[in-house]
Amino acid sequence: MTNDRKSDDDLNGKTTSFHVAKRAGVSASAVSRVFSGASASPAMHAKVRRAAKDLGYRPNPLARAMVTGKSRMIGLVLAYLDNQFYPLALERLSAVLQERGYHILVFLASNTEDKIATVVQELMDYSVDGIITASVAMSNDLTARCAAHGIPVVMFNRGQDGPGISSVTSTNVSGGRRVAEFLVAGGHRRIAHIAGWAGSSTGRDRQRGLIEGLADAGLEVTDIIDGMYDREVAAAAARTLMSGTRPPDAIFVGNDHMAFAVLDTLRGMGVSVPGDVSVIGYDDVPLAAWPAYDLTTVRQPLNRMVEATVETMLAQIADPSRPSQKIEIDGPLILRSSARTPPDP
Amino acid sequence: MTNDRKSDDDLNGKTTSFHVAKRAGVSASAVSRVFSGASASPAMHAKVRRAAKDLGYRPNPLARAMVTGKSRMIGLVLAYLDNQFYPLALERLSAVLQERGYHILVFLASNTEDKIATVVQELMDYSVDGIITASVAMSNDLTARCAAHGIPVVMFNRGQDGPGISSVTSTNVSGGRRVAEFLVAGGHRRIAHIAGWAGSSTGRDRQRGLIEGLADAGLEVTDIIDGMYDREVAAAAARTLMSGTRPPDAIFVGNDHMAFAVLDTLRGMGVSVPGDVSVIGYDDVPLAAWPAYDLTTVRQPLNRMVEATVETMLAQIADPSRPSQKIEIDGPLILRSSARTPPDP
DNA sequence: TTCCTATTTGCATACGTTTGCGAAAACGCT
DNA sequence: AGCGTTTTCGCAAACGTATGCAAATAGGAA
Repeated sequence: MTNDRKSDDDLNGKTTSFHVAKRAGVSASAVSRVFSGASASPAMHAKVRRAAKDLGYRPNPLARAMVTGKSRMIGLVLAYLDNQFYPLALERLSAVLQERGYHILVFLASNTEDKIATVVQELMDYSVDGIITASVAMSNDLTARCAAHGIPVVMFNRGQDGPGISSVTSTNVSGGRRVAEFLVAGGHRRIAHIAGWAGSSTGRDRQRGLIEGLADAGLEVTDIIDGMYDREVAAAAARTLMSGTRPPDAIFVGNDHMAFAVLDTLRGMGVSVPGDVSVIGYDDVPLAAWPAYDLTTVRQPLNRMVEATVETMLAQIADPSRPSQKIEIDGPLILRSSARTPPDP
Repeated sequence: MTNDRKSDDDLNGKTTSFHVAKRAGVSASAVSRVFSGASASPAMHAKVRRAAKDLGYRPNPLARAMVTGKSRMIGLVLAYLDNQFYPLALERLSAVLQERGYHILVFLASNTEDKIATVVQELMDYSVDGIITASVAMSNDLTARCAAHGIPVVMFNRGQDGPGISSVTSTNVSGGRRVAEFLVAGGHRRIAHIAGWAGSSTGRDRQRGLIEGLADAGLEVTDIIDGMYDREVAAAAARTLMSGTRPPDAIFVGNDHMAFAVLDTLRGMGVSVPGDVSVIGYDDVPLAAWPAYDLTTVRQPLNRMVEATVETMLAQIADPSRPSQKIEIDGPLILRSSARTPPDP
């Protein structure tokens, strides 16, 4: 046995397929074939794997990417991470992609058109096999460019009107409806909305659902303020709402992250929740379940959303001619103590 | 002008240096030199840049990496993201590295030795230029392997005893001391500690600082329980502490993430904070400043830590012979309402 | 002008794989 | 044993860039 010695000639740690080829007494193509899963005789397999193990050989993914055009990297672009929902999404995405043999090239980009364009361009430079965007909008020009390069894009937690781009969201409009019905059933009559950013499909859909749901009950939203998915903006909105002449008896907030700010603000003003006003959020991030907030909220089924995202991504990579699809996943309303509950029927 | 037409011959979007070379009437080496910053005449620069712009050419980083050995990618391995500190760190790291022209390949890996080894190996396969680990420990064998491949490693928010590996942390032991002094000055006498995971240098250092600081005042920690950086474990620890025969009048918690759980638990038990017991955390994540918690805590200066991390990383990439360094950055104690404040002198 | 030096540029090769093609070998069948 | 068919495997050419080397050109001093 000589394989306890580090190797015969591995200067500076780089072992190529040629080294293992020479050692196994075969050609470099042979070792390529056994490592890329192409056909090779059992004997060949044995020889090559043996030599490779002895030398500590691992194929170079970059070189592989050069010739195959597939890098096994997925570009992930995120707008922000202060909303707990996104770190968790990243965590899940990473886990799922990793077990499928993909790696993540991550970019944070503020949600402006040119920033996004720059970032996407850089991702294409690295010839990623696909791009997942979380909560960022893409211009049609940009999606077209990706399509031209044959790079599939799927948007996570954001929809897009144009065709040719896949998206995975929760059922935001029916979620909004559900909130409306729940609040109405709870006896609320003056229902206000601190909306998610109007530039986001998610925000618009939730708002639409709320409006439609209230309309079905013959009600109208008393106030709508765009909270921009921002803590400070949402807090200011809450103050504005509560200092009006006829404050609301319920506030539906566009996501949990803003809802926490609203709760903090209301408590600071001495208004009782849910005594004076009920508060409902959207997402059901872990923080919503912590006793300090105990927020009633619509759950976005993160795991299933992530799995759907990865599934469509990989399907589209495998078959580029596959049409894009918009997937919506349903999530329940989670009852906690921040909103008055309807009496049992 | 013909450059409004997409190009003469760019089938499927891939434009190589040959294409722009041909159009500019020069050699491919020339366009390489222009784009890699090597010397070239002004005339050459003009011709090449013009042709490149017309064709929408961008150099292929993977091909470039193949020959130069530098991929301009940094591997980032994280243990978890539920502690708000790490998403923020990721956000800053991404921003700083991006503006230096680096891209990050991110891995989430539970903090077990073999997981980490796998992940690091995969990073080396992609020939990243360096690896940043946040809150994960690396075996000496592993760091040795990185060194053998000439890949610098810097640990973020975690130290390592062995030589040859850089780390950036805050001044954890003096942070622990500061907490001790503050609590003692505030008249606390029975001080307990829910420690960070004993397997982490950060946790051990903070604990040591606390113990030393109390010793200087002639006191001893009444209880030490390892909170494992976990919410549930910390909550259980808090319950245990408070249901003893002589409960503490102050608890120093190993990080904010656990401190929130402790606060939730104490409130649930009806104990008054800071009336009955003071609580102090570590990190000063944004959540600590939210009214729902308003936690007194030691700030870890995230921005400066990130900058130091990137600085050492890039320095080590530029000069591989550079010795590793352990950097500690000081952070203040942030006074809020979760701990009794000493009377003004 | 002439000679020497400094700069510019093209040619060829290298980086570590994959893959089409053809030769050789193995196999199945009569 | 002989023939046709399949499988195995090596050779060589890609993939898109960087770079040492040599040829060509430009620039300067006498």
